[in-house]
Amino acid sequence: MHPVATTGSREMIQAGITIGELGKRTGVNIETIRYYEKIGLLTDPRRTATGYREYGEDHVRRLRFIRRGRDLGFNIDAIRALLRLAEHPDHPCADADQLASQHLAEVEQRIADLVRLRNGLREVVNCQGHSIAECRIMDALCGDLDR
Amino acid sequence: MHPVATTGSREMIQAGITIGELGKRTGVNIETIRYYEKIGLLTDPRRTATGYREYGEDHVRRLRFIRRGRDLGFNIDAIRALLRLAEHPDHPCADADQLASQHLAEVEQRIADLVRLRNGLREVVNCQGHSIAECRIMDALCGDLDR
DNA sequence: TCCTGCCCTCAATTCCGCTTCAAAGGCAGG
DNA sequence: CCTGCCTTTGAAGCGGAATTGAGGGCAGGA
Repeated sequence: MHPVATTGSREMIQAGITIGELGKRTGVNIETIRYYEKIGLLTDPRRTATGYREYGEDHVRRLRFIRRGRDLGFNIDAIRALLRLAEHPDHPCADADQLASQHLAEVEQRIADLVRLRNGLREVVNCQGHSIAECRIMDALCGDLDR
Repeated sequence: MHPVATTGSREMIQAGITIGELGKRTGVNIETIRYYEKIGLLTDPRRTATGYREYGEDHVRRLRFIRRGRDLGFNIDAIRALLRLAEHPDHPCADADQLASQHLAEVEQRIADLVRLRNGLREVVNCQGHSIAECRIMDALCGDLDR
């Protein structure tokens, strides 16, 4: 046992972080943390003699990773995949790039579609007095096969 | 009633489209079509003598509209409202204008959110690193994930 | 006639990503 | 010791949008 931590070591034995503290540090709800543990997204932490979860800096990092991924719109499975990638730093990053690129493409497509819809709505809103026979909302939303 | 269709008229009486065909044409699951009917999103179609649903081109258009709306992330209620707008392209004033403005604001907000998301992802993709260890995606997600 | 592949209704169930609940026990300050 | 907030568990609930299952009926071709 190391009563005093070696600076920078991942083996540092430090005062365990409680779940509440972890939540505050990462901005993740306590219940969500327990949920992530249950679904195996977060590794099970050590426990104190009385059963309290004790987290370390590695958990803080992992949970921040998860949270950022969620913020970027990745679903749980995608985050699992990204975490697996992150666990193999020697592995080429093409896979990670592929995952993110695909997600980016989806987001860009969605933006393009929404911009079309927005334009249609703007025309409806800016009613200049004459009717819009070919409704742009329809154009934007019916979008035959073009995309 | 028009026994013979006028070209281009949406009043065309044509051989009814079956639900399966409608599903194929719109990319919407048969069960989902029946569900949309149940919740009043899709008007009830005529029926054959034996109770089969018979759809026309107007249903195809409406269902495509719904589908695109769902793809864009609108919930059922929003789509209901958009359908009402689309049904009165010649009457954009007063109530419709209010509804359209509201949707416009929502759509603009959604676009803004997605653009931020996109920018986040753009910073991350096309990583030139050779391994996960040097990968920008991972940098973005974990900062310093070492396990 | 039979077979295959549609179609019908209606209720129950799934999915995702949490969130809430209930009942119990722990810990620190005063 | 009391108070009050912390933590524990498993299970249930939620919202929205479907999807599935059971138990049939219909169409049309070989």
